[in-house]
Amino acid sequence: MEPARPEFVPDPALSRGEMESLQREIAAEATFADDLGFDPAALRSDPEQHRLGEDVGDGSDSAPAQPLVAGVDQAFVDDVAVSAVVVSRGDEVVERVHAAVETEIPYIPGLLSFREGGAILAALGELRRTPDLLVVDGSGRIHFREAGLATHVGVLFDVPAIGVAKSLLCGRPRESLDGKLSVGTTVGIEADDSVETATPGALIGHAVQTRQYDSPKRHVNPLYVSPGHRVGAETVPELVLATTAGYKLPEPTRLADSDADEAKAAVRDDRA
DNA sequence: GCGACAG
DNA sequence: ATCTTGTCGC
Repeated sequence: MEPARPEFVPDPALSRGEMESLQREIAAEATFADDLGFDPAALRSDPEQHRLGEDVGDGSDSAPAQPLVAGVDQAFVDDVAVSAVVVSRGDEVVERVHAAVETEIPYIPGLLSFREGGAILAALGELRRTPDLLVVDGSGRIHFREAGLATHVGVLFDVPAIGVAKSLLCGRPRESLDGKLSVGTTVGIEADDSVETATPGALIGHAVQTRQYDSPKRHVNPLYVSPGHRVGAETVPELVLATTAGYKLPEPTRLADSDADEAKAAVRDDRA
């Protein structure tokens, strides 16, 4: 897979101000509305769900083809970033690639793309199939300039993408997230003053409870999900819940996470 | 000046 | 993200 918009390749040599203006351009090119090439319901791996769906219209009773979903995640060994991408169709993994690239800049909140982008670009460049959806670790529209990692990667390759983060970068929950939320609960995240490119109050993402404990003592924190590209904020929660299978993180992310860890160990050995 | 801040 | 043993709870 090659970038559809080479001009948006994240260059870590840019000045901070140049990185920020590139992000504003990317946000302006991003589509924060549904333009997926598939029906979100087709993500459900359970075949029962398909038969309950509406008629495909071709006279057959077959389920719609399941979309190719790619999980993208990174691991680090000193200043080397290892990016892993795992592509699946339903429960079947159809392709896995990874790449290790030296990082050029430190972690700076809001500029993650410029630190991890090189490795991600290298890994996606090895992919021979084009995913229908990219599940990226980190934020998308929930970002100071609405151009988080998921947005940057999605627009760069012009592929639908969503961002899945374990903590909130910016924005404000519309309802309290304190206490114990049950699985399936979603709470809107709206833009606050820190989101400089959005109208305050605009919906930029959601907190989604993908897992919870039964006991009243301990509780699991929600995930913070947002549109990357070609997906509306209202649709992201169902995409995340549909790809989650009993764990807090979506399955695509868990697969990529585990591959990144393996590749990291190999990189560590090569350097030792 | 102070606080907040994905991975 | 990463460094890490034990430990609490299902």
